[in-house]
Parts: sequence; structure tokens; C-alpha cells
Amino acid sequence: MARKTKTEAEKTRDAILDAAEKVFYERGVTRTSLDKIAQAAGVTRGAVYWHFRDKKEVCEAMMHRVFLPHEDMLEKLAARGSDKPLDDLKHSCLHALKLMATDKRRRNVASIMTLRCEYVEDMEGVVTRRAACKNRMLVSSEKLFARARRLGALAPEWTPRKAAIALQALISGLIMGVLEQRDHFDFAPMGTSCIEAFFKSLQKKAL
Amino acid sequence: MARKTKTEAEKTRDAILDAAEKVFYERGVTRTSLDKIAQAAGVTRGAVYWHFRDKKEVCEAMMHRVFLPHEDMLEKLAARGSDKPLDDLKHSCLHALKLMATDKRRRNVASIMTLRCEYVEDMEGVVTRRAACKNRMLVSSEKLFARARRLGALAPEWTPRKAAIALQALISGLIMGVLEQRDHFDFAPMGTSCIEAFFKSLQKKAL
DNA sequence: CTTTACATACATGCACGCATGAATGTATAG
DNA sequence: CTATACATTCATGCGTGCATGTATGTAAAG
Repeated sequence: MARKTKTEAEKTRDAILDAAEKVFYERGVTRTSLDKIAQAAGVTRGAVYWHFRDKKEVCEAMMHRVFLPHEDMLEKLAARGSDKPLDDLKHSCLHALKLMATDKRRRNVASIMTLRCEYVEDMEGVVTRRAACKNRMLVSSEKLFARARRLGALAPEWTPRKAAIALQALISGLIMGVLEQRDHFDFAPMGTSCIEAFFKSLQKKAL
Repeated sequence: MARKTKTEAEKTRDAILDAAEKVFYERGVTRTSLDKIAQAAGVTRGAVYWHFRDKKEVCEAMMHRVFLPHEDMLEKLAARGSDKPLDDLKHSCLHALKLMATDKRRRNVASIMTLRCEYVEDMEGVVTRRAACKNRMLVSSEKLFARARRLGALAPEWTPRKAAIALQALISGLIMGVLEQRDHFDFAPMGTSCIEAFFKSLQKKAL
């Protein structure tokens, strides 16, 4: 076929990833063939094989495109070192949850990653990288909790590490709730409300 | 082939489910053929098709066999109406987490359900039933929190419903942590420690 | 004799990876 | 500026292997 210009090639690459999001969401990662993706993108398998080695690479590229820009927010927060670390952390969590609730694309990709993908063989690497990402976020929030402790704002039953782990578990569980929400019930307000109550519980009570 | 007696037939059915656990864990639900399951069970596909209509039914039976006996623990607790509902709930959660950490079979099946299965098309029904189960548990724990509130044991920032949702999110997130644990780090003690801190935070502080 | 509990056999239809072709963009030499 | 050489960007076709569902055979249990 005729050679395209570089920007056009980028457009077909994006079209392939768009199509992958759509078809992965509808049929799951394992059950969708590269041919289905190609058809949905209006190209043939040749194009897909040109831009990506196999389905795993398509999947990883699809995830990266959506979540890479968002990953390092916490680290900036931890580095900034404000005087209200718990508030910063809370707003960051609220923001993440709201993003999941409002941005359909992010929600769909997250849904693919949690409910429509099997992490075995090829994909094991993906889960490892996800764990590494989770761990970086954990370290950052632990720093913020440690700062809160030094400022005397953290209730005594919580060590920074425990608080960080519990917070991450809570958030991922709430996001799960958003992803599972059926019919037209909006789970997000309840989620934000839970986050706020949780942070209130984390604070040292005045006597 | 020679016909087996009824108990022997039950044994091959169990063998098929055992094999399904093994192969689903190794290769994911979608990628494993019924033939692989049959081979791992020492039978042919004919036997599998005799006991189950298709792979979805195998998968559901495998899940049921492990989790049905455990599902209604919370409801009994809620019906009992003790005078320490928060303690009861805490012990129930600790028990569930410890079970995940110690019982390899349960952990593997849970891993299949969360990391090695794609909930699309046929399997959508499974996720619906899982959501229903989660909801029943939510209602039960909400009752317990409501009782705690009446007993004056629940901190004011928590409404029973919020507490129930947050607890469920926390637990599912922590179980996720257990399932993702790599090399030989044991995540469970940290998880139990988080649960204990969380319940301490839920309690109304003495002034 | 009928039903059960499988094994075997068959037909169909994907999905994958590779190899090759084709036509155009792009860089370079003169 | 132009011609040539090469690299890109796909489309098409082929062979292969597997997975599925069903249909049928069969021997013993009930």
C-alpha cells in the first residue's frame, strides 16, 4: 500500500488504539482478535502488525496512552511538602475518584484493566508494572502521612505506612464500586463521602 | 466406555473442577480450552460436556464450590444482634482476610475471579451475581453499624451506610493486596493491622 | 431394557504469524 | 531542480493449529 506521511501514520495508530478500547471493552482482551480491532479501526491486520508486535503491545499502549499523564501527581505532592498534607492527600483522592466517575474513557480503560483482562503469561508483566506503580504511589502517600504525623495531625492508632496501605485499599475498592455501578445509580457521591469520613477519622481528635 | 457408579461420577466431576482450578489459574479462563481441563483431569472432553454445558458453567461451579459455604456468615452475625457489633464485624473481617492468606485454594480461586477472568458476554451474569452478593454483605454490615450507632459506639463522622461501604472497599482492596503479593513478602499481617486501626478509628472517641 | 457416563469422531470456523506485494513518502547525489 | 535509491505503511494471501459443539458409539448400572 501507498506510504502515508508520518502524521497520518500516527493517526492510524491512534485509530487502532481507539478501536482497541472499544472492542476490548465489549468483548474482553483475550477474546478479541487483532482482526476485530483492525476492522473496527477501518484497517487490516497488516496495519496492526506494523505498529505493534502483538496484542499485548496494543494493550499496553492503550493503557499507557490514558494513564501515563496522571501517574506522577502524588509524587509532586509529596515533594512539595505543604503544611496540610492530609488535606492535600484527600483532595488528590477525591480528584482521582471524580476523574473515574466523569471521564468515560478513563473509566472504560480502567474497566478493561480490572474486569476485562486476564493477567497470565504475556500479561504478567503488565500486572508487575501495575504493582510497581501502586508501590510508588504508596511511598508518596506514606511520606505525606509521615509529615502529618510530625505535624501532630495523625491519630495515634495509625502509623504512616498503615494509613497509606489502608487508603490505597479504600480508594481501589471505591473505584471498583464505580466500575461496577449498574443501571443509573451514581456511586461517586457516596465514594467521595466515604473518603471525607475516612480522612476525618484519620485526624487526631482534639481533647 | 464403561458406566461408572453415581459416587464415581461425582468424583470425576470434582476432578474436573480441581483441574479447572489448576488450569484456569495458570492460563486464565478464556485461554484454557475444555480439552486442557479434561486432560488435566484425566478424562476427555466428553466427560466435561456431560457434566457441564460449557466453560461458563464449569467456571461458575468452581466458584460456587469454594465460596458458597462462606457467604452467609455476615447475615448470621447481623441476625444475632450482639452488644458488640463493631467487634463482631472486625473479627469477621479479620477472619476473612486470614482465610485468604492461609487457604491456598480459596486464594487461587479468588485470584482466578479477580485477575484471571474476563467478565464479558457469557460471564456478565457472574459479575452481576457477585455484585448481588456484595450487596447482601453490605446490607448486613450496615445493620451492624446501625446497631453500633444506637449503642453510641460509632464516631459521628460515619453514617452506617458510609461505614459499610468504606469497610467493604477496604477489605476488597486488602484482599487485592494479598492476591498481588509477590516473592515471599507476607502482606496479611499488615492487612490485619490496617483493619484493626480502621475499627479503632470508627469508634467514638472518649472525651 | 433403559438410562447413565462417558470416549471417539467429525465438521466448522476462527486466529495467528509470516511472507510478500504495492505504492508512495523521503532523503540524497549530481 | 531532478532523478534515483531506499524506507515506510500498509493490504493480501497462505498454511497451520486449535477450540468448539454435536453426533454417535458403548458398556455397565439400575
